[in-house]
Amino acid sequence: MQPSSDNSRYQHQRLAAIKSAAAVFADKGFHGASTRDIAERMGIKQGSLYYYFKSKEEALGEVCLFGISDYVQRMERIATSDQPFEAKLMATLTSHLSSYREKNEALKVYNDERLYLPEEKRTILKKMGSGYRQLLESIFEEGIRQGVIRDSIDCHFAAQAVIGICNAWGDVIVRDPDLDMFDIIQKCTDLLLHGFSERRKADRNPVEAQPAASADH
Amino acid sequence: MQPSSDNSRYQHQRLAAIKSAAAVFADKGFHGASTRDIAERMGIKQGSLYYYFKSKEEALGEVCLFGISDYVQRMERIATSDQPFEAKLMATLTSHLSSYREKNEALKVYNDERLYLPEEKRTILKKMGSGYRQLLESIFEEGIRQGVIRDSIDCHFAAQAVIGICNAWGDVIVRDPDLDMFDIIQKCTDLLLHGFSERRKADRNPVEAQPAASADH
DNA sequence: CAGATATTCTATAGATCTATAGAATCCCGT
DNA sequence: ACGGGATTCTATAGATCTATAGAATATCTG
Repeated sequence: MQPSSDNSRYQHQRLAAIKSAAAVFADKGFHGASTRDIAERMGIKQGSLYYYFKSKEEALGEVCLFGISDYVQRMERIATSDQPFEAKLMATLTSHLSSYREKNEALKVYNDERLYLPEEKRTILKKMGSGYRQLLESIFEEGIRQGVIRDSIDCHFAAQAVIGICNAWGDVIVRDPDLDMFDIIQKCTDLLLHGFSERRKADRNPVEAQPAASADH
Repeated sequence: MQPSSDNSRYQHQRLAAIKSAAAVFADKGFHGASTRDIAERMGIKQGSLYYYFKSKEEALGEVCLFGISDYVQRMERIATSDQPFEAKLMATLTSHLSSYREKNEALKVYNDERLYLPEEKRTILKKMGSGYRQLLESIFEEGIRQGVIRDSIDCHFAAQAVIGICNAWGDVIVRDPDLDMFDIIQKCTDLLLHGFSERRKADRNPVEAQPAASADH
């Protein structure tokens, strides 16, 4: 029988089960992972897992929820803070990527495996995910109002692009734990703000103010 | 018995099998898809599939190869062409995203499922993938030499970022076929070149050639 | 059309894997 | 130390799924 909901042992073990599931799903994918894999990773037998989950699918749902929840909360804090735009953008990247690095498995699972959940649960997660995107959009809208961001920017596109870049680098970071996350964050911020292109010659090399023979094209 | 290698019927059906496998793997993932699913989609029975593939895994290998091969070839043509940098960048985005849109399944499978292949095959695909990245890097290096790209840009980072953005938008495009691909390509190009931030007042409105008070720091 | 070869089908062995039932063990308060 | 609930274990039913063997059919060649 299941214990009263605040029973600490049960909660503790259930969390361990979620984390084990996250690691195994991240490694082998939902369908490629077996309940035996998950159980073994947390040091119990396959059948015992069903003391904590009604089904393998429920485990996936919990992992996805675990993967995205506090990550959305952090975004709320960033969006409602009163930092300037650039700081918010950088904080977003930092939050997203460090979330990947710390408990990368669950976030990866949310990104890659959530579509195997039944409609109902997927809808809930989708809401959380698009809540995240909207917060990011609002940051960009604010940036436009402040004149920091070009007003020609499509905020929906911008938010989606930021999320895409974070997830892409998240995958890279997960595969290569030696990468310097902060270096990547800085380069991403620079890319998102200024792009790759050289500024006009007049602007170039700010220190030694080149005379500039100008006009190529 | 298998026919002589240029037998057109066999080749034709094998290609159909690869495409069916691509579609099914893209939809359900490698482990979530069954050989019965693949066979049914191409209108044959489960067992008959093994006339074309030694194993389900071989099918995955062929799909991944199919997904990335011509896409690398196209990149070679872009990189060795003599277009200016910006055109090459845009051509890269176009190639990548239209590849996603046209035969999106195989490319998606390459991206998401290739890690389930055995070491050996994965190595071959990895070589093709990093060949692609290196070509992209060389485009950026050339851009720096031409002064179009800031020389502070890390070309490895830049290439990885472009690939990441393309894959992220590729996923979005696949899920929503109504999206205007060309619009996305333009916005991505703009982002990659100029970023989101407002240019300084002096530089703004490029048409009416402002006198330019220059020298920020 | 006949024979040969290519393609597909049916049937199934053998290896999973999920989920459940009931027994065994652990752990806590008294 | 004991009783009872909480946790884990063993064993297994039932439902897959992959890959193979051999029969059946289609297609081509002369």
